[in-house]
Amino acid sequence: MTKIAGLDDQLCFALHAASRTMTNAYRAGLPEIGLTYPQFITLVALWEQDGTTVSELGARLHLDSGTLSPLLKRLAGMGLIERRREAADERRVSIHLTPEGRALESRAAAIQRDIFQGIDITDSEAEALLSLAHRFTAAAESTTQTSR
Amino acid sequence: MTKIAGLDDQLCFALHAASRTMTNAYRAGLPEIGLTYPQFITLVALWEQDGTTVSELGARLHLDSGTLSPLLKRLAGMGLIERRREAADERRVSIHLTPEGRALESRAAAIQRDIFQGIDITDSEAEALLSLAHRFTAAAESTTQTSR
DNA sequence: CGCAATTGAGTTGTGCGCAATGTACTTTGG
DNA sequence: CCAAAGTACATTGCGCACAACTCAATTGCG
Repeated sequence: MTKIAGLDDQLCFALHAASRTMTNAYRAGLPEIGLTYPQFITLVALWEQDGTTVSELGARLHLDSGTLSPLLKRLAGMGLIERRREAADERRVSIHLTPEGRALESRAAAIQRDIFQGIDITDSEAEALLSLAHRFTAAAESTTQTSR
Repeated sequence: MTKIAGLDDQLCFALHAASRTMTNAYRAGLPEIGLTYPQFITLVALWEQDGTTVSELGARLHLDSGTLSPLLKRLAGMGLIERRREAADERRVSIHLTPEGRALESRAAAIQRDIFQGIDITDSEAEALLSLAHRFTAAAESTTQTSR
């Protein structure tokens, strides 16, 4: 057989579509606080752990400097974070939340709650999806001989 | 509570990461046939049903003309598809596979098989993930009052 | 010590994704 | 029959994602 399965049977397509639909759902609330989805998720990482370097942040978000540098520049421009060149190793830049950036967490949490309340999915379904998505990511990443 | 859950607990982040990791996995094989992942998935839709209009294709892929127009232009430039202005309604453009585009299906199928063989995930896990991803997409889409 | 290799961040170029807008064509209502 | 409304596609602008590259700082090895 040399045929390819139809669109709906493609796992890759389903993941792609789910991800974009989700980004779309966030687009309903995040603009209120002036954020895009990737900016939001970057702040989530910082709310969890502040003061990390760009590359450390990139490792957690699975993003490289080519994506993060301009994104962080925009967040700094909004006054939500600060970029500090480190004294010990001047190649490194550490990222620090400003008071404004820290203050955004509660508003973002409220927006996120609203978004998920609107989605008709059970807790157990969400949990299963979360753990399977992690499984898939881990499995797919281990095959790709990541060079970074 | 005004805090936001950690990165690993974010369903949204897990979906985002899974989708990008998967795109990355395809990046290992698709360049052989000169395609990006969205171009590949567009061809999958055409292999499934040829001769549709741009908007019909967009509905199936959940993409709008702003994304599809340049993408289709690139595919046409590679000689894989043809764009025909319809006689009956000249606003419409129908998309048709060329023999070269049709011939690509078997090669693409082989590449896809290789990619999935490298991913250590069971059939039942893949099926569960597929169906949950569909569930999520449907649930999240129904809340967003989509105007298109 | 001195210089080559490595590392951390940034820049550039290409393509995707989407909102907003533009343009040509078709349908509808008077 | 013609003007207004609606439709199908294209274009523009912005941000994300990633590869490839540059540059400066640091590390390591002779």
